[in-house]
Amino acid sequence: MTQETLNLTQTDVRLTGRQREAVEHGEGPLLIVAGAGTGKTLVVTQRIAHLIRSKSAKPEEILALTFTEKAAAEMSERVDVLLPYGFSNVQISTFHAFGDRILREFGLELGLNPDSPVLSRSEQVLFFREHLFEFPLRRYRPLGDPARYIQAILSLISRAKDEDVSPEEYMRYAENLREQGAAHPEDEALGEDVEAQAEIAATYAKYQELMAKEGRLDFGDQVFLVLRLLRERPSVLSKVRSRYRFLLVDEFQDTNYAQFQLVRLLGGEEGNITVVGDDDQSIYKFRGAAISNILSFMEIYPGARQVVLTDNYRSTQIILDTAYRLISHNNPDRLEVRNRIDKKLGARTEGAHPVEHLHCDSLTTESDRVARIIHDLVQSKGYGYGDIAVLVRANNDADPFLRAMNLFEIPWRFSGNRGLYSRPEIKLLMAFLRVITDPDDSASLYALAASEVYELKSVYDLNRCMAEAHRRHRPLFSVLESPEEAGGIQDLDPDTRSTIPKILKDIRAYLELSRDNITGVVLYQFITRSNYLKKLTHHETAENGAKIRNIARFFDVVWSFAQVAREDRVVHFIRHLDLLIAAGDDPASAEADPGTDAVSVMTVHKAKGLEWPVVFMVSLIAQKFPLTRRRDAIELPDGLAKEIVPGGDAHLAEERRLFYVGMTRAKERLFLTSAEDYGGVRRRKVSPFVLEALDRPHIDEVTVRSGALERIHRFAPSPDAIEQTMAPIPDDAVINLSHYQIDDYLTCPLKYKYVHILHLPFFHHTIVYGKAVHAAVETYFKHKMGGYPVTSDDLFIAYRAAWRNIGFLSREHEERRFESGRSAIRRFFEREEASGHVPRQIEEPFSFMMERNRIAGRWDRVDVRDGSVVIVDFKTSEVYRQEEADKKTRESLQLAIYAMAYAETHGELPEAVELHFLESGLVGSFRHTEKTLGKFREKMDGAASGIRRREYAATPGYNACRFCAYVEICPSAARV
DNA sequence: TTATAATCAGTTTTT
DNA sequence: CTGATTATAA
Repeated sequence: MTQETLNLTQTDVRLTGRQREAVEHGEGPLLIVAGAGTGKTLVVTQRIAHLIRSKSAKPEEILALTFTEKAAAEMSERVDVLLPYGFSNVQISTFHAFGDRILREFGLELGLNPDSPVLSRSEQVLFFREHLFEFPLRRYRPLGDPARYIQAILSLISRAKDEDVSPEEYMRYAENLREQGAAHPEDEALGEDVEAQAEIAATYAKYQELMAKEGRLDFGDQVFLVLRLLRERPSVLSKVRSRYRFLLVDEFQDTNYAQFQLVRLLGGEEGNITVVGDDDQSIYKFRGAAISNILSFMEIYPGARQVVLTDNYRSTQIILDTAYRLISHNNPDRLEVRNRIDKKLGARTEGAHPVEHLHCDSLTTESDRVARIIHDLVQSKGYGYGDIAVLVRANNDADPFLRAMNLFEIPWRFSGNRGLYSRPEIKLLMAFLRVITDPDDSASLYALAASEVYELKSVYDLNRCMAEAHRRHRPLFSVLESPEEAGGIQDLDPDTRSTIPKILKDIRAYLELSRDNITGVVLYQFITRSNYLKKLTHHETAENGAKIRNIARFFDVVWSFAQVAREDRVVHFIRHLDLLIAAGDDPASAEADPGTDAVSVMTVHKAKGLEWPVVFMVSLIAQKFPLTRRRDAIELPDGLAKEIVPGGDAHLAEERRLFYVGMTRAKERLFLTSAEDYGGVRRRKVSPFVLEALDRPHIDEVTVRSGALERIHRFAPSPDAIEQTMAPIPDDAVINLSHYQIDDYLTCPLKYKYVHILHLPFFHHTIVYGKAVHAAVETYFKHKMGGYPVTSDDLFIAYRAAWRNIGFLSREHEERRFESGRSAIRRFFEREEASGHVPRQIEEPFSFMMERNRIAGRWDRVDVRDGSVVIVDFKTSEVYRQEEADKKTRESLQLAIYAMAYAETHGELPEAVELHFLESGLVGSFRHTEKTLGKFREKMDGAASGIRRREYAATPGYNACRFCAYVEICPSAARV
């Protein structure tokens, strides 16, 4: 190296020997193992600057790849500071942005449209849903819920692309499997798998075909298709390769298999590839991160130089030692063991606060104590709120801590990952767009008129108009047009009298505008002409800042619709938005201004790369951290995954790394907290990671208890639970109950109210289908019982007559469902004809008393077989396994009631109860005894007394809400 | 010691 | 509803 270049490499920061070695490394592959807090970003940016200053490379010959936009922007900024003006054309981008650029430049070589929009996950779901019946699907498209596996299939396709598995490769795998299956016909599980994999493989191929045909890309394509392009077009490869002399990859432990393949392809055999990472911080397995990339880098590039950074500039030695003790439990699948290096971090900062563990009696105590400590740290230890973070494992765990901080008036900032659509400013924009779509949508018009845009001084008159509209069954719009004459509303407030015409005038103007303007334009005109945007920008509060950023995010949604829409008009957008929301779309809402002094609350994943003087890791109990593993609904077969997963419990090891990431965020003080009681019946155990970190064999003594008063307050009833609108039904009054009522009440009392008290109409395709098939079955038995001849055509006629075109996903869905019903009926007919059984009773009504409850219903069919009574009910739900059929029969409240009714009216229990599943022909059977019925009686008693007390408090739950027809209107619906 | 019932929680995130 | 874990009855 000449004197001149040496001068050029001088930097204004002091680098350690190892850091300098990494920065000044010349040509050839380089692995920088950079532990937490060792100045990883510093080294990467200095290295880029060095390469340019030493004239090893021109700026445009350097390509630096990161995983996130945020990381790319940060790196870019820091490089800019190091280099003089005019040197900032270093390419620093995310893998996806880089891939996107290559595809737009050379995509035509693969027949890709360079303008292809990239679909978000929810847009993918919509795309798939639109083409649902074009895919060669069977088991993964059950007609009772055809959209059920869409998410799972898309996840699988995304995983396949991460692993660089093409549709062709998947097809070959499925064919091989089929041959194996043919060789072992006795292996039933294999046989199942053969069918499933063939279906998936063909669907993957079809998906790629349809996406290409319609000119759509997904995120996986931005790497996967680039790989294909570079492999199939050597001319493109050499062109792209010659552009970049030096490649740098940040957070290398989080790259997936395909991304590493891309880097290898670009870098060539002994390329100038610098990768920076820390195997102990690999926490993104679920999105394809292949820890084997970093673990085997030295094997792939045997000549590579390895630099290990262990000087830690962040944390105290106590914190580092505690974290090291934890992560050592991941041996031997760590670089430290594999590459025989020393990764033990050494602190460069002073400090002696021990790592504290607080084990509380309950979650309330835990969150309360955390808030109390934060309060003290700020009041008397000189910390600011912004110096403190509370880290959780899952977003849901944050809630109690936010509440506790509210009680102590501690400002906080929660970085969740959803919630945009429930923000008031976004609801307002949606209400506006809905009014444009349908001016008679009174609820939306009300929301718009009452919103902060129109600044109505009082909603008194507006509410009167709304009530009037309700009374007369007229839309609010028409009442507002002439409230005094037609509406009969007197004494309007002058303010209202002048504002309402303005609102209506605006709506008419925007309606006109929406005729030939795209959604974005209409929406933009609304927020500017109404001065809403100006109002938000003029009062510079943190809240208004967040609102503006949220509105900007909503415009992103509008914009991506413009990309994919055949015609972008407000009416179409609203429909699209509704479908997106139904597909689970809900982008993150903007965080409060990062500059404000507030405690940061976020998941450990989000905290990666950040640091605070004080860190709390909370709710550290077994089953929460480590979280129990949940498998993908459809997994990529091991035979196709290319990542070599290290032995041992890979899931546990990843959770341990996550815990390690959390601990190493702390600079001065680290608190680990847990509790025994999280609301369930069981006592919870302290997370094994806490024991590993603190090197304790067990922790069972609770160190923090709450005061008596707090414990009492915990049992205060929630305001919802005690709200009652009507007097309870007296105990001695008789009420009628059907099994539907009891079932619905047990599912959710509010659902019961909607169905049986308010009689809200409800349509679902499974109901249509069930009723139509039942009609056919009934026709058959009526004929048989009456001794009349009956043909399958008679059944079809009854079936068709009972069919309604309601609630199907598409015309195709309806047609297929109709056909599947016909064949189920045909099979039913053949089975029954062959059996020769004639039932003793059909549709026989019954009733009996349980206390003062009259339970009534009718038996579908009662058989007498060899002198024994069997009660039968027919089901159209899709059940294909005998054990499942038996389980459903055993657990059916309906059949339990039938058995009780039989015992009450005939003095003895039936020999058996049966469920006949018409789709598969399976029959589930169960014999009830007094004991088995006892449990059902308890449940029925509970439901009956709730119904008597008129308690309709909702019991939202994962499944109760998922299959409830009223989720849209239900105020208590759980997020699904 | 092993089968069955009861209980609980339903991710994590980016492109 | 489902899968996993833990408590219990046999």
